[in-house]
Formats: sequence, C-alpha cells, structure tokens
Amino acid sequence: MLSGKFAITLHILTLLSKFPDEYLSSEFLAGSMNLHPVLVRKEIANLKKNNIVESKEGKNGGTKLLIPAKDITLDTIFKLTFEKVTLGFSKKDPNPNCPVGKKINQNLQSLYDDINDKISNQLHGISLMDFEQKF
Amino acid sequence: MLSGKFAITLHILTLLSKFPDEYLSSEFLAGSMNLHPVLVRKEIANLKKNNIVESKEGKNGGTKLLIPAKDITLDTIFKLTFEKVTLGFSKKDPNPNCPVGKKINQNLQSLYDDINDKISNQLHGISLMDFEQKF
DNA sequence: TAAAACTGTAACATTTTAAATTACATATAA
DNA sequence: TTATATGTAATTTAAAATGTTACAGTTTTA
Repeated sequence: MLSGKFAITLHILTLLSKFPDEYLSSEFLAGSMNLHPVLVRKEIANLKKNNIVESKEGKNGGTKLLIPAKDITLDTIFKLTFEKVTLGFSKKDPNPNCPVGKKINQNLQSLYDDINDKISNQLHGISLMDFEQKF
Repeated sequence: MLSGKFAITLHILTLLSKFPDEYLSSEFLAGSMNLHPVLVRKEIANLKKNNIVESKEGKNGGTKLLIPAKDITLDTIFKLTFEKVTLGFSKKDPNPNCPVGKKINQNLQSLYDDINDKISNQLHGISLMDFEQKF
C-alpha cells in the first residue's frame, strides 16, 4: 500500500470529523469507500500509533478523533501516510565511473527535497476542518 | 514505466547537454545509467516526438539536443515524462450514496492540481543547463 | 555492394508492489 | 453467552513497472 494510503486516511478522517462524538465502525467507514474493512483498520492502526484517533474494541466499538479537526493539518496526514513525493529514480544503480552517473541520484534527491518542502508548506495551511467543509 | 521516466530522461538530457555537438549512442547513454539500451531508446522516442532531440540512424548514429540546454526547463521535462504528481486515490470507486464518498475524488483532485501548479512553477525556474552544471 | 554499427519497435517475460482476502484471536455490550 | 466489534499476521491476487529478445530498417565505410 502506497498509492492509496493518503487518500484513504483522509477519507477516514473526514468521516470521523463529521461525527466527532461517535465511534464509527470499520465496516461503516469501509462502506463509504467501498473497501475491505481490514484495509480500513490497517490505516486506523497507523492513526492510533500517532495519537490522532482512538478505538474501542468489542460490540458498539469503533474509532473516533482524539484531536479537533481544526488542529489536524493535511501536512500531518501527508507525513503519516506518504514516504516522500518523488518524480522517480532509475531502478538500477547508475555507473559510478561516469560523472553524471556518480551524482545523478544525489542531485535528483535534492530537487525532490525542495519539492517536498513546498508541498508540506502548502498542506500545512489546510486543516482537516477546512477539507471536511468541502463536503 | 512510470516511476523512472523523469529520472531517466533527465539523465539522458544531462549527458546530451554535456556533449551538445555529438551524436551519442543509446549504448553509451545506457552505460552511464546501467540500463538496457532499448529502454533508453524508448525515452528518446518520447523526446523526439516533442522535438527536444534528434536521432541519426545507422553507423555512427545516435542522439543530440535540438535545443540549447538553457532553453529547456525541468518543467518541460516533467510534463513530458510524468502524468501528474498525486498523493494517490483509492483504487475502488467510493460509495456515491455517501456525501463524502460522492465528492472525495473531486476534492482530492483539486488539492493535487494545486500541488502540481506549485511544482511546475518551481521546476520552470530550473533549466537543463542549471541542472547540468551540478555535475 | 557487403559488413558493421546504429536506431526503431513490437512482443514477450520477469519482477515488484499494491491491494484484497482469509483466518482467527481478543474485547465488550447487552 | 451471543453478537458485534477490533487487531493483526499470513496469504493470494492483480496490476504495473521494468527488462529482454528479436528483428526490420538505416547509414557509414571499406
């Protein structure tokens, strides 16, 4: 799971922030996403690990936010669910005897680091509440 | 090929801009990347289609830049080789009967569009010459 | 005009990764 | 004590990226 993590987590959090006082079940959440509940629980495990949500086991159990939606930024979710944005690397290690091959990955990385800084900055300005209000 | 396209193309162009007057063979280029020449030719086909480089077939053939490196921006290469940066979508279509499910993809897309604008803007400020000079 | 050294591309094979599912242990409410 | 949840490991399936083979066409050079 890489490509869907951010989207699924944001979807979960959006639903949780619509019902901040209820424990929502993974089955219910999965229903909105048309996804397998186990997948949802995996993402929730990640959110719990980072103290964004809490879960209650057993009957009538489920998950709810631990933090007000206005205090969660999309950058927080980004960092929790996404390694790094990159425009890619070649799979193969380049030729270290070529001056370009020797430094290409380091120069790409530095470019990608700059891109990630910009993205983080932008996402930091958007709260989960902002996002939730688009629905 | 998705993840490596931008990196491989930029690598190729960096080499071409180091030797702007020579036709470099796909074998030579592949050697710097430790890659199969066919893969290199595939990316070159894309560059040709967009009039960034020209190739000469036959003995002593190869590829060279059609445009000065200072006039090629990384944004141009980005647009030629990368669909769009995204933080991902869920694979499954969400539930259209849920207010969140109904609009989640459109709201994600709009967020990702903003991100891409920022990236394009940033890459537009870096020329292939700028990049080549880091080596 | 034939050999050598290239490009161009389609077709296929392999590898990797994401995504989905199954299975089952554990917890809690009623 | 039953029904309804979560938690998580293990496995399977599907999709996508990556790599390779094969071969036709082009150009240079002797």
